[in-house]
Amino acid sequence: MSPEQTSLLQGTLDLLILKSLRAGEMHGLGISRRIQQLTGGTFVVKPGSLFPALHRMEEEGWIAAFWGESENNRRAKYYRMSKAGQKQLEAETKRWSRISLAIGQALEAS
Amino acid sequence: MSPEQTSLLQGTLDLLILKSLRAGEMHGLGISRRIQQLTGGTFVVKPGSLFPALHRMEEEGWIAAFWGESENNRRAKYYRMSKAGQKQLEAETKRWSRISLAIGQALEAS
DNA sequence: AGTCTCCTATCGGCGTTCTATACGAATACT
DNA sequence: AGTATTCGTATAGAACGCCGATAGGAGACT
Repeated sequence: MSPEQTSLLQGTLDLLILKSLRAGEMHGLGISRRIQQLTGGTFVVKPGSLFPALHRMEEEGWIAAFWGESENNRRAKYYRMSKAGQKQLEAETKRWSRISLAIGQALEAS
Repeated sequence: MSPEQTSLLQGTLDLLILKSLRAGEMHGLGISRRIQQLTGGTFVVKPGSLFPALHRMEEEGWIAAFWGESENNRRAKYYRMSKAGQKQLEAETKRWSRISLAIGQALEAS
């Protein structure tokens, strides 16, 4: 029953976070849930992975944070993608395409 | 001019090494060259990454090593995939499919 | 009052890859 | 003959980025 989840590849988390935020601003756990949904349950990002990544990306200038209130009246930190984040998303998407293509073609070989 | 090479994702190296060895036994640098060829120059595995991985995989029992002589009359350590390695290759291939699919579908989403 | 869920946070550890460096041996060069 | 270059293996050290464990505050429900 448990949706056999794979531990994610290093370097993939940022991509998924940015992609999630493209839909609009969101708080941490919301992002986590969205990733799980976007990947059909394959990737489950736990707090210990998520928050360090968010902080790193904020420092990097790809996302901006502000305090707000969640749907459940709880103090929550919301994140919004910046213009630099948009560029980063494009860059990482390209990177993923290249990687995915390369490995795919390696695996298809005789 | 330089064939813009991407640094590889963690967990991908083993897969590429095993895939290379499916074609037959090969020595270290040979594997490195084969990976570069299989991926169309996208991945370049340097010695500092390759040898630790080979040693690890040998310890794991996925590959077996023996000394031989290269095409250029040089002392070279050859590697051959074991039965366990074959199984590992299948497992990692499946893993890759799952990951690739999940991320692909996440990126396609609106 | 106590427990549960929601939400954020950090720390220590771990495995993997990268950079840099090294060294022996065979071939090529002059 | 002496030097340089290529081939092939090897390791140490650092960076990187995810993971498990743990913590704690704050609202909601009983």
